[in-house]
Amino acid sequence: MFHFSSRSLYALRALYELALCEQGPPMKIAFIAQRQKIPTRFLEGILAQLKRGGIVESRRGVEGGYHLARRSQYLTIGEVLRFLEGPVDFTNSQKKGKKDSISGPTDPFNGLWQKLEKTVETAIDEMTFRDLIEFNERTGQYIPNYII
Amino acid sequence: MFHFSSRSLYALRALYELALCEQGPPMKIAFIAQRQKIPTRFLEGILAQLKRGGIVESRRGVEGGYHLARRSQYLTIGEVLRFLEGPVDFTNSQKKGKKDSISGPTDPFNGLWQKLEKTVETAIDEMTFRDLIEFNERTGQYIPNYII
DNA sequence: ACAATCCCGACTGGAATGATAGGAAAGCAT
DNA sequence: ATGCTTTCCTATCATTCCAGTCGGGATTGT
Repeated sequence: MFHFSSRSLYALRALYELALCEQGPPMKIAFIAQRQKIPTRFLEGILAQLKRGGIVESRRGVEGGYHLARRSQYLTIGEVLRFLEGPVDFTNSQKKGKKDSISGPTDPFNGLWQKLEKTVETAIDEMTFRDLIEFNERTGQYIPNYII
Repeated sequence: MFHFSSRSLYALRALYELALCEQGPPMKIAFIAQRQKIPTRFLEGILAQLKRGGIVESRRGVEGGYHLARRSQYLTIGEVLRFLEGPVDFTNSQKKGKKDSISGPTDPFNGLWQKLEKTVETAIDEMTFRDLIEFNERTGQYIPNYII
């Protein structure tokens, strides 16, 4: 229940990688893909999408690559997830057709869904990539191991 | 993001309907389907599944129908959702193949996922169908309109 | 010119989803 | 027993989504 798509999970990890080296030169797709074990061509498409969403920027050519469009303390997990997966919504409203969803205003579960939505949104919106890096540095759960 | 399947939403609403009349005679599929605007044959399958999960019981024949297997104050939303949609899990572990999921123990997002999982689980596990009925009676958001 | 790198759109195989259909089995009345 | 009602089981189907691949085009620095 509640699974994210691989696409979103890959995107978050790629952005984390970019955040780790945000003051360095642009980072190449192939490099990110190798470090995070993401299929290269798949990651290409994901990063292109993130670029269209204004989350990353890129340069082409021999010294090209990707970098964050903003600094990591201003980029939240929630913003990325919302961009990739649409708004938080536990009911079944379809993405395209704005027709009536299964649950309407008289749905007895509306209160519960709204409470859940708010809880989750708060959690993912107050967590920035910088927070994540700091947290993992402190707990040592994730070792960057960068030799540059 | 986080949509439930129609199946689960239908199931919850059907159970809500059963809970509203839990002291009455068994309720027929066709009746529930009509009240909650659920395709009848689809609801058949859903209720059969809920029966196999020990959530409802049934009787066949002319006075047959469904009723809750337990009283509504002992049936939580969480139990139903977990039965239909599997355990709460924000990472991408596949249901069948227990192979390695995309995120491992060194995933920098593990802490966030675990926090979210716990929050959501708590919310859906402490809400029973009786709670729902009482809440909706108080706020008047949902009018049963039963004429029996 | 050339090589590195990002960029774009099409495509595919598999799985999940949202149903629908035929008929079997069970319960009850007569 | 017969027949009616209702649940129960299995199969099928169309559509959509998902993960991943592919070929080739556009940019950039040297």
